[in-house]
Amino acid sequence: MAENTMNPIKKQPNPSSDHCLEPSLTLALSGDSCGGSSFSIASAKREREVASEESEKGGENTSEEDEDGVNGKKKLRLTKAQSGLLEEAFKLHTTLNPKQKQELARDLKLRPRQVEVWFQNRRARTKLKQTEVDCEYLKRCCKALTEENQRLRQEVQELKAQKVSSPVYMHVPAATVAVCPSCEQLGDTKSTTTKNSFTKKPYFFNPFTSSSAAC
DNA sequence: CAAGTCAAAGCGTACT
DNA sequence: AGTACGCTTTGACTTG
Repeated sequence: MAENTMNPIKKQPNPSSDHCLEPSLTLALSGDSCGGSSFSIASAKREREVASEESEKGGENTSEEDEDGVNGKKKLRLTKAQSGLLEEAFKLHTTLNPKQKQELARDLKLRPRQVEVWFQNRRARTKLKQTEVDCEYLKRCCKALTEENQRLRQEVQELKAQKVSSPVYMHVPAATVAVCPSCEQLGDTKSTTTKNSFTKKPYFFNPFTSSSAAC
């Protein structure tokens, strides 16, 4: 019963395969801090169970007064209940005033400092996750814009080719006529009377709605 | 307080 | 089944 004390999110077993789809919080270490754990799984599990039993019973997770006497160097995991309550509190407000901190700490049987640190970490990791999401979005934007750029260049090439082969005015569908962004008009420079018929609205390209929606 | 970092804890998997 | 290992999560600390 003590196994899932910490994971609200199901982890991906094979992180290498799905990097682009789901932004994950990867705070991997530089060194090999824990790699070849020298402790056996059995003892690790025992520790885990003891720890969670203690805290379920209401034993504090005050890291300093660890019963192992390891001077608080042993890391304590919060119980499901504690994390749940912290999450609830975080949903209500992502920062705490001193009074709220005290109350939460009391309710959770933690030290105020632990609550404070938990909120700091939670804010940081929420932000990191959001950054990853934004990054993915921008990547998709960039890709779509690159494709659109490519397409438009191709179109320009084709129009140029057409102009060379038949330099007379062509009857090109209006939607595909490229309007010069600087002068905002088409070819007919002699005509002064029809100039206003080409007044152009600003061109905005949204890669996720449709392609070129000019005018 | 945010950002960066460390390191313990936990999980999945390949290997014996 | 037991173990080693790689990787992620997360509590705690340091720095600016």
